[in-house]
Amino acid sequence: MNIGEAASTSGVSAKMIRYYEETGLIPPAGRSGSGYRTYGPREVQVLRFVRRARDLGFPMEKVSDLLALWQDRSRASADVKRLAEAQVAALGMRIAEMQAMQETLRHLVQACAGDARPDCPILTDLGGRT
Amino acid sequence: MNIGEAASTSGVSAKMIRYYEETGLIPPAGRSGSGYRTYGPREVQVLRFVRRARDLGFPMEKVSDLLALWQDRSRASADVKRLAEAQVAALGMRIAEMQAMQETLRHLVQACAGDARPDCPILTDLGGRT
DNA sequence: CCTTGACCTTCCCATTGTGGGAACCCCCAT
DNA sequence: ATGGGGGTTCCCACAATGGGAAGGTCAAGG
Repeated sequence: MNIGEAASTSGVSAKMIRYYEETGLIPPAGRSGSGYRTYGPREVQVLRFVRRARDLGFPMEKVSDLLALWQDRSRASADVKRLAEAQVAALGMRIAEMQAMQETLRHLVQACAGDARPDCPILTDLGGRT
Repeated sequence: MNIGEAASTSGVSAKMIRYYEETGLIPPAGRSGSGYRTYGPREVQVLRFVRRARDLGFPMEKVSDLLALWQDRSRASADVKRLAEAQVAALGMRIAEMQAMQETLRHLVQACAGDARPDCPILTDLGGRT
């Protein structure tokens, strides 16, 4: 199949497929006589794998590691688990950062009258009398 | 003062100050005879404002809006509050997305033995038996 | 007076992934 | 043969930030 079909059945855009190939995340696809990239079920499955890993927030570099493990029949599940745990932790840190921002903002919002008057603790705080 | 001092007292890097100026977030700084950007306490305060808004996760475009409101003595606090609430909501959405990823990953991690054997539900799931 | 080192200037490049679009080629059905 | 819907490459853009090169400037000390 051509790239369009591979894209729609894998959920990865044609643009991204080419990019993944270019950056070496996936191996170069085969080419038809006229230069079209060709894909089989195997390649589509790889694309789907990448898609899901990305959906779980893994950065491309880690996706690459996961992909290598996936294709290594003699891998140790411990290695996979370690990557996944690291990602859980990475997400946790980002979540915590954003929650801290949100908390701060919530306090400020709560302190703001939100009426037609100009007085606003939010701006006062941002203005910083520090 | 020059840009270096403005940077260190505001917490915004010199690089970013120039960038903010270039993109119009802040007005062009004055220049000394030899072309150096010059800053006063007023400008530093603006930079600090930007810094804090960014620290709360506001994208530059919203920072620009906040900055305009900050400098508008006749603003309504309701407008500021609305921006802040939108940011709380935006953060909430991103947090929720990441929590969903984290939750999924946690389940997978839990199901993975993490030993020397190759069997791993994490990879099986990513591989997609869909 | 001149050198040295710290500072400033602009300009370009890279990042992380993703999308948009131009210019051009190809294949199939009508 | 022609038209439309593929495909190909290449360049541009985003949000924000950092790195670094090549060159101008300023102040201090010899």
